[in-house]
Amino acid sequence: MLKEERQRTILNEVELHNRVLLTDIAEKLDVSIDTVRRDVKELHADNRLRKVHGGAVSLGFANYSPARNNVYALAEKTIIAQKALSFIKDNSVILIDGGTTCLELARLIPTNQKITCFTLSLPVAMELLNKPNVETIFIGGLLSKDSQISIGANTVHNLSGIKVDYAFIGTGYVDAQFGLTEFDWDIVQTKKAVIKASKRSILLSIAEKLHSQHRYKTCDINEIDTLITELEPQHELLNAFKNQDIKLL
Amino acid sequence: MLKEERQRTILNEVELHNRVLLTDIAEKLDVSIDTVRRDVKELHADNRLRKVHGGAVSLGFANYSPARNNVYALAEKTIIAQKALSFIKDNSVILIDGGTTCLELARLIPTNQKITCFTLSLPVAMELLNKPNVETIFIGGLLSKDSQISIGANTVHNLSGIKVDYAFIGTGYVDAQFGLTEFDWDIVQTKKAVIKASKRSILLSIAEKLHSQHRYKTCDINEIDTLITELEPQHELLNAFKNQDIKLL
DNA sequence: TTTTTAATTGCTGTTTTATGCAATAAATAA
DNA sequence: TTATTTATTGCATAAAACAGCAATTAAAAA
Repeated sequence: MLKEERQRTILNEVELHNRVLLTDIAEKLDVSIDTVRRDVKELHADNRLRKVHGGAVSLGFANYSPARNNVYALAEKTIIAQKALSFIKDNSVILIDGGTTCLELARLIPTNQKITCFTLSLPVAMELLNKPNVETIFIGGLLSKDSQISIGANTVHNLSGIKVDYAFIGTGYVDAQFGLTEFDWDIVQTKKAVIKASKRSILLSIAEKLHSQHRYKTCDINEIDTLITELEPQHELLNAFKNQDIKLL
Repeated sequence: MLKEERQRTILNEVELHNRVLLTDIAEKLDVSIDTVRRDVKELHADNRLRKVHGGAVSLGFANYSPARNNVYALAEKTIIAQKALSFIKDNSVILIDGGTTCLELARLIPTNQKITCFTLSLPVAMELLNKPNVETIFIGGLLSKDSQISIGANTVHNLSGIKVDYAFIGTGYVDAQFGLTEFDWDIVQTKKAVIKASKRSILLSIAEKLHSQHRYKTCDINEIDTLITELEPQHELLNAFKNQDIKLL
């Protein structure tokens, strides 16, 4: 049997069942496990499948990594996400909210970082699946088409049984006096539950959003532990927050 | 024997069987292995076949384009998904499982279809967000990196409170006698819960998967209401299922 | 036609590749 | 933790590829 035939068979099995055991293949093709291992290694190198401990899995579905070429103020958001990373230690349990800034944070989590991460954002969850050492738990519920996060009573209920070390959240609007506000009632309910489900909440927000407000209130500023913007903490745009009970980073 | 003739024979063999061994050809044509090797080398240079260690394969054999939509057997899966659509009526409540076939079903749901759809698959959920008239509820839980679906105790628990009209499910392996089986224990637990959470379960599976089995059992064939493959229901490959308590489509 | 030239083929020895085996290391499960 | 799988590494063997050489055959020229 030619190597090509063997590899074709392996690929076929992988495509068909999404996952195969090296031992199964070896038996089926009647070759040594070493040979199968070497074949799988090659196919992996050629990006035709993904090698995992004990077997191989298909590359799977369209790599759903959301396109970020049209993210508004991406540079600022990357700075923010970078700062936020300093809070994340191995073995910590965190929650990541939806929104492009939070998505950027998820993207920047190092591949060797070993954490447990809750999220209610579909794009964030997709991103986290690429991190081999992140255990991801999705908070289910009704999905909002606009924001691509779980909302509604069920989501709130699911959050009620959780207490994470840090919740990294975004907000539609933030103001030193009026606190965090949103356009959408359902979103507010969800964010309230997120804040309640965490020991400390870290707010990620670009400076442009400071001093803005909307109709429904999520919480007061002092319920947030740390505010991270792309600015230096002593920047004058942050003056209104300096005499508040909130850390700046 | 002329060189021309010999090379024509080699090409014929390759076209016919997709592959040849140099030794076989040498014996068949009664020439030395070196001659065959040189012939194959030429044909390879002329792009008439692909030379590999020990033989040659047809150009179509190993031909894969990385740009190609890399869903295996997409055509078959589309046929299946199309058939499955006939079960979906306005105002019905359904559940869509993970896997590429189910993802295809989600993709094909008409934009004007008004339904409530549960899912535990991240890609399916992403797809459903594009459907303006589909209310999507994600069943949360620990996310499996391989299969991109929720698994684990929490998922099973979340499913326990649901009873949908139809669950469209996939499976790793299916056999008329052994029923639905999987490679992965966690997946089995989840699928069991899915089946229990539905009045009727519709199994979507390409014919290639029929008559295959693996280590952990999800359920017997008769627990499935309808089996949809890309084949006509009376196709002989489905014979083993015809005297079972299951509908074919 | 014969002679010359070029191409083809098979053979030899050498190098490379493929495969399996065994010992050790790493990862996972109990 | 310990026990069990799975990976990795180095090595041995066999098969295959390659290069050069010589014999043969086909083609071209005289």
